[in-house]
Amino acid sequence: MTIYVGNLSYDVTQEDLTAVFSEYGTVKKAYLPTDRETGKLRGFAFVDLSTEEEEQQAIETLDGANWMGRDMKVNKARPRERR
DNA sequence: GTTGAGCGTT
Repeated sequence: MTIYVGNLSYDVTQEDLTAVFSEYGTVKKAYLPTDRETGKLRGFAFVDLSTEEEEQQAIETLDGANWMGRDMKVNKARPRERR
């Protein structure tokens, strides 16, 4: 399972994500997509923890939490199919 | 500032 993190500050880095989610489990992957044309961050991210329990815990705890000045959205990610 | 890519037409 992958976690979707939306409404992020554009100052957030992969290191920041990893640091925060590491409090709830082992971060296997932290990905910050950038706009394909402008190269700028898109304001959301994807994080993979090692177990679903950890991810569920991270979602429950971090969803709606104020981080870097923004109330981030955290929930289970959708498959990467849309465009 | 809200769901990742690139290739290239299921």
